[in-house]
Amino acid sequence: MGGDTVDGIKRQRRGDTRQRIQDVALELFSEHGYEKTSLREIAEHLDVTKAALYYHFKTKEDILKSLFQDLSKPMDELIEWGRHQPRTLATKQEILHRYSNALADAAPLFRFMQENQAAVRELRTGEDFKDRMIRMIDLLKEPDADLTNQVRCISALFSMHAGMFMLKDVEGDPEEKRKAILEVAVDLVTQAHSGPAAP
Amino acid sequence: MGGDTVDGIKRQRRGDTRQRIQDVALELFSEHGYEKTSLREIAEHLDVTKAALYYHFKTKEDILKSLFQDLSKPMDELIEWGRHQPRTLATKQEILHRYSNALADAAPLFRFMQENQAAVRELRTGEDFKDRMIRMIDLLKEPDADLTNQVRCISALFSMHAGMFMLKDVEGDPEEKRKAILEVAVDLVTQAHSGPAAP
Amino acid sequence: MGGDTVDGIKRQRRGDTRQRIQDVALELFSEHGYEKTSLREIAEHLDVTKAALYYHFKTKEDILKSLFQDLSKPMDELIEWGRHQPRTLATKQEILHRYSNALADAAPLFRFMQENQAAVRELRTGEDFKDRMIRMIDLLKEPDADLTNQVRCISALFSMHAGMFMLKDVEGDPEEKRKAILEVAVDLVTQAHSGPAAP
Amino acid sequence: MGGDTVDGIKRQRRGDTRQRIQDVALELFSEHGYEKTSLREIAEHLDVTKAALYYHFKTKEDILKSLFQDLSKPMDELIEWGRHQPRTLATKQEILHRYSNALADAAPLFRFMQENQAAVRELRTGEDFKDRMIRMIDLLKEPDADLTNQVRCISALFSMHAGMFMLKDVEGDPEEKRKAILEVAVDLVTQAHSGPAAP
DNA sequence: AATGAATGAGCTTTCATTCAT
DNA sequence: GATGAATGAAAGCTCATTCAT
Repeated sequence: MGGDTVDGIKRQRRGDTRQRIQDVALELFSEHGYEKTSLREIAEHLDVTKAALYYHFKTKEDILKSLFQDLSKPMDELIEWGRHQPRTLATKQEILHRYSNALADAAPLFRFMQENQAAVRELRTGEDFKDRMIRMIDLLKEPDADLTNQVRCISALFSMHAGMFMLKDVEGDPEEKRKAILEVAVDLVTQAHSGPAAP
Repeated sequence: MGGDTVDGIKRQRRGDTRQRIQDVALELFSEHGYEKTSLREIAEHLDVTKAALYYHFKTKEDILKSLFQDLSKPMDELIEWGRHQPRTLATKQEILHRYSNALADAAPLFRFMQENQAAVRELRTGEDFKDRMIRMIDLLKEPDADLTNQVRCISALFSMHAGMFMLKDVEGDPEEKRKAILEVAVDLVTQAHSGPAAP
Repeated sequence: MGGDTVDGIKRQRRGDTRQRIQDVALELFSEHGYEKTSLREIAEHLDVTKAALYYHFKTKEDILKSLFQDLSKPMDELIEWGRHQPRTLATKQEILHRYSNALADAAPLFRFMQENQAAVRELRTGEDFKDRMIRMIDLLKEPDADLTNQVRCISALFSMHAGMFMLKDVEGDPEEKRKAILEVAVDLVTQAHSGPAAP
Repeated sequence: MGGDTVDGIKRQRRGDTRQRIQDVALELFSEHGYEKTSLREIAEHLDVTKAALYYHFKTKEDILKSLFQDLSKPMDELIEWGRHQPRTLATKQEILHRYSNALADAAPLFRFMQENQAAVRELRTGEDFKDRMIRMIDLLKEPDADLTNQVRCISALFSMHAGMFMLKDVEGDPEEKRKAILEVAVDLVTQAHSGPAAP
C-alpha cells in the first residue's frame, strides 16, 4: 500500500495519477498483452477504482494511445532530423545511433509494440507505427537500392527491436549488448549504402 | 468463397470440418489477433455453431496448439537434422535455405506468431516457440561467438520473419523477395561464422 | 431447476423462453419505463441469467423491437384494410371498432407506447409508430378537412389511448368503459366527417 | 441565498446559473428523455462541471422537481380558481381557455410530461401530476356524469396535450392550431355538460 | 457430427454523487 | 460559486464453455 516518501519532495499521490496509470498500464500491457489486460487489473495495481481511470482517460484505447505518443515524439523528431540531413553514410550511422538511444529509453514500449502488433493494428494507432518504420527505412536506404539492400535496411531496424529482448536471457552487460546490436545494424546499413556494386 | 462440387467428385463438407476450422481460425487469428478472435466469429465464418467447434477441439487454445503443431513439425525436423550435421558454413547455409522454404510454406502462421507473441506467450505454447528459436540460433552461431556475432545470427533469423511481411507492400515477385531475404540472412551468418577475426 | 407440468400438454419450459422474455419485458418496461428496466431485472424475474437473454435477442433494443412487431402487425393490417375501403362514415366507424379491439388486445403495449414516447423515440422504432398514427388519421379525416376537424380525428385516436389507462382507477366494467371510449371516438369522427358545414 | 450585484448592467453569468441549468435540463430531458439525459451532458452544454450542478441542486431529481414547480403553479392556481366558481358551462369553457394558455406558455414542459410519464412516475413527482389531471377533470365533468361523458372530459384534456405536438408537422399558424384544439375541447366538454339526456 | 439453450465470469463503460479545496 | 479527483454501483454486452439431445 502506497506510502508517500515524505520529507521535502513529497508530491507523489496528488496530480500524478495520470502518470501512474500510464506506468502500470505499460507494465501490464507488456506483460500480458493489451487485450488480456483488463482495466480492473490496472485499477487494482494502483489501488483506485476503475472509474478513476475513466476520469483520466476516455477509453482503454486512449490509455494505449497516450503511451504511443510518448514513443512517437522521439521517433518523429528523429525522422524530421534525418530528412534535413544529406543522405550520407555518416548520417545514416548517426540515425542508427540515435535510434538505438531512443530504443534504450523506451525499451518496454518497443517490446510491447513488437509483441502486440496484431492486437494493436486495428486501433488505428498501429498504422502510424508502420508508417514511421517505412519512413525510417526510407532514410536508411538509397533511393535506387536493389531488393537485397532494401532487406538489409529493414533487417537493421528490426534487428535492433528483436535484439533488445532476445538478448535478455543472455549473459552480459546491457550496454555491451546495445553496442553489439548497434554494430550489426550499422554494418548492414553500411553494406546497403555501398550498393550492389560492392566486390 | 465456398465452392463445393469440384471436378466430379464433390467431397468438401464431409470429413474436413476439422481442417476447415483450422484454416478459418488461422485466417482470423492472423487478421485480428488471437484474443480478439472469438469462437463465435470462427463458427459464423464456417456456418456452424460454436458447439460444433467443441466437437473437434477441446478448447480455443487447443485450436491454436493444433496450428502450432503444423508449424512445429518442420521446424523440429530441421533442428533435428541440423544437430546431426557438422557445424560447417555449408550446413548453416543449408539450414537457412530450408528455413526459408518452411517459412514460405507456412507464411501466415509465422506472421501470426510474430504479431501475437504477447498474447501467445502465456499459453505455454509460445514457450516452445522461443525454445525453438534459441535452438535454431545455437545451430547457426559458433559456440564461442562474441556478442556481435550472436546478434548477427539472431538478426538473420528475425530478418527472415520481418522481411516476410514488411516486403508485402513492396513491388516485385515474391520469389525474388524471398531470395533477397535469404541472401541477407546467409550473409549475416557467413560473417558470424568467420568470427571476429575476419579482415 | 425446472419442474414442468408433465402429462399431455407439458411444453412450458422448453422452447417458450423467448415468449416468456417478451412477456416479462413488457411488464417491466410498462411498469418502470424502458430505460429504468435493466436486463438483470428481466433475467431475475425469469430465473435465468442475463446471458440467456442474449441468446434469444441480440440487444435490449431488440427485445423492444420484437414487442413492437406484435403491435405493428394488427395496426398495419387495419391500415391496409382501410385503404381498400371507400372513405364512407361506415368505414371510419368500422376502423374505430377494429382499432378499439386491437387496443384491448394489446393494452399493456399501448400503455407502454404512450408513456415512453421519449425513451422510445430515439430507437428508430418509435418513428414507425408515429408514421402509423399519421396514416390512421389519414384514413379517418376527409382530405379537405379544416384544422378543427383534423383535430377531432387526432383527438379520437388519442382519446382511445388515454382513456384506456385513465379509466383504470374508475369504477365499472372494463367492457363498458371500452364502449364509452369508442362511443366518444365515433362521435368525434362522425362530426369531422360531416364537415364544417354541419348545422 | 445568492447576493448579486444588482441594478442595471452586467448580470449574465452571475446569478443566472440556476436558471440556465433548468433551461438546458428541460431541453435535454425533452429531447432524449429524463433517464437518458446525464448530468455530464447538461454540464457540458453549460460549460461547467458536474459538481457545479450540485451546488445549485441537491440531486438530479431535484432539477426535475424544480421544473415541475414552474408547471404546477399555474395549474394549481387554475384548479383553485375553478373550485370557487359555479360549475356552469361558462366556467368550464373559461377553464379550458385558461388551460390552453397555460399549455402554450409551458409547451416544452408539457410535451416532456406527456412523453416521459413512465420515467417520471416513480419519482413521486409524477403522482402529483396525475392527481392534478384528476382534479381538473372533476372540475369539467358533472358529478353524476355517465361513463361516456366522463370520457369526453378526459378526452378534452388529453386532446389538448396530444394536439399540441401532433400538429407540429402540420401546415398553418400556431395560433390557429391552438384555437382549433381549444374548439374541439370546448365542444367535448359542452356535450358532456348537456348530459346523457341530449337528443 | 452437430445443435439449441444456457451459464458464470468478466469486460468496458457510464452514472449520480461526494468532498476537499 | 465552482472545480478536480474520485467512488460505488450498476449497466449492457461478450466470451469460452457445457450438456442434453
